[in-house]
Amino acid sequence: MLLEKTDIMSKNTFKAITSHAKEYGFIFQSSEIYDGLAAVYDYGQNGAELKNNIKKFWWDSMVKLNENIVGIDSAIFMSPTVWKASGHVDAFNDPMIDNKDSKKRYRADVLIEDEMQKIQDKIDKDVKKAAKRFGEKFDKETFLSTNQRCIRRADEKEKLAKRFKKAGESEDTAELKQIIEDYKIKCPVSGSMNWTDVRHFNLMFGTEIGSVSDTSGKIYLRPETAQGIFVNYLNVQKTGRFNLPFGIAQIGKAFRNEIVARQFIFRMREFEQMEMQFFIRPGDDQKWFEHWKEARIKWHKALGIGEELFRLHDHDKLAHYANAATDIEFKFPFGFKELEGIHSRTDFDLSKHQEFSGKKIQFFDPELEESYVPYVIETSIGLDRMFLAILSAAYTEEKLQKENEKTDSRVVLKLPPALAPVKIAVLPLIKKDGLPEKSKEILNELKYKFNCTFEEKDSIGKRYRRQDAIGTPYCITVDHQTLEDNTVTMRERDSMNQERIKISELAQNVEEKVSLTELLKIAE
RNA sequence: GCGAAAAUAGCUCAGUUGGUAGAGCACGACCUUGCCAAGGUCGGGGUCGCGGGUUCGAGUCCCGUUUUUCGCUCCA
Repeated sequence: MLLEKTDIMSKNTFKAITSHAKEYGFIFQSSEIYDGLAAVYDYGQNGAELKNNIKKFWWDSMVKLNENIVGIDSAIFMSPTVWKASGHVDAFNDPMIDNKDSKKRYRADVLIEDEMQKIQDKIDKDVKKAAKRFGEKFDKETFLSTNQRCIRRADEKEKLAKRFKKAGESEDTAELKQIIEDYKIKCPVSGSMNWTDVRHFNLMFGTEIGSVSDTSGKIYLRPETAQGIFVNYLNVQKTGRFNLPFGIAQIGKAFRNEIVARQFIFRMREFEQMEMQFFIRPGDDQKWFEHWKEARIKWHKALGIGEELFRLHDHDKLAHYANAATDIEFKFPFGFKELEGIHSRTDFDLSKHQEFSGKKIQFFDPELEESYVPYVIETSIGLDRMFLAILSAAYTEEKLQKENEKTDSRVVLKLPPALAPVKIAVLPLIKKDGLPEKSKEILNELKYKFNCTFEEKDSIGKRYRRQDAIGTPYCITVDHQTLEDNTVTMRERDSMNQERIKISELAQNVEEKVSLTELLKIAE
């Protein structure tokens, strides 16, 4: 019997969570028997269930509850031009260089740009000095075209800019390195010129489609799912006959060749996103940005895993496509980190696709009686991160005190019941006297409505603990009394309380507590 | 990618100056018990991450490599 319950969340270490995830069939490392593949993970029997439940919760709250949001499922392979239009080919392909002494890594192009700025600063300094000296008689243009030192410097800068531009266009990494050496660019930290070679880190995975020998067949695995939505904007809007505002939702895999991918499933090379792009009238962006910010926070809080675990982080530095951006951050065991991003993307994406494809991507607004490229508010959540967030919040080590004064402990996943991989465990109290048979009978009724499990091995207490470890909200125990009056005991995971109820009332009783419907109502 | 540390059974770990691979838990069978884990008997499971080298002999020493963790770095 439980007399005392001590929550020891402080022991909630990352390590304990990751090993628990493996031990109980939630997450396995990819290709583990072959030494694994870095930063790639598989979802196990319980992980797949939990992940599917999270997806359903998200999908239903987007697509099912909003008349003007529909879901699609676009391909991972897309035309290579998509990534030129979106800016990924440029932005995802940085030339990097390391200083061997300070161990710092820099973008080679940034170092060179800084050097050009330094030269400009020197010129500006001379101009300022001269202006002070000559007073009102000073003419900047004349000074720049006559002062020998300034002419030399301007010349040098121009030469550097030309070389840099050429090297950048041809992606000539050797030339970039040569520029850094020629201009004696030093590491700002170590002050040394002990540089590695310049290397490109393309964050997009490439592969070939069609004939391998044909170089034009080079394509990329999508680095985000959003573009699949943008390129289908016209298709969906026209076939669905949507008026603005309306949204398109999608759940799918994306791939990024991260240089450093770590922290378990937080940053993976292959990951899954749940994105919704909401198309709106230009000028309404602030209003809808606020709307989705609030809606998304409400969704997270509906899970009841602790409001203090979430916080907002507004971006100061905006990505190339956005005019406003907020992260919903979650307090992971390793600190507050981004879980979901809400971005006001303006008409950047659709305009770019209009430009690159040559197809008119516009909406005729019957109210305004004019055509325009819609603005977009994006909500983008990392499914794997959401999974990790829920797992981290649920993982609890409890210290219990038994009647005989002995202390005891249990590990319990306090998952939101609607998301739990298994809803009901049906357990015969003992493995004889027809109790297993009776249990199977009950199981065969319940299995059409709930994901159930059956266990007859080991003592009943041990089986309860095993179910706690995977977060099963209810354990149904069949005992001798069941055979007489068709009642069972129903044990609740968190409180460990038991009550006796009729088998006939079982389904309805559990349904209320584990159904997604209730969660959706809170989130709406 | 750089630096540091680690890798031995499903899990947690022990393994002496280099000398025949161990424990607890878990797992399987049987017996026993029966509402909050760890009763008894028997049993299965490891080329000590992988590849080289030194040695008569390597889990142990050396080199390389893979994976993980931490720090840096990067991050739409």
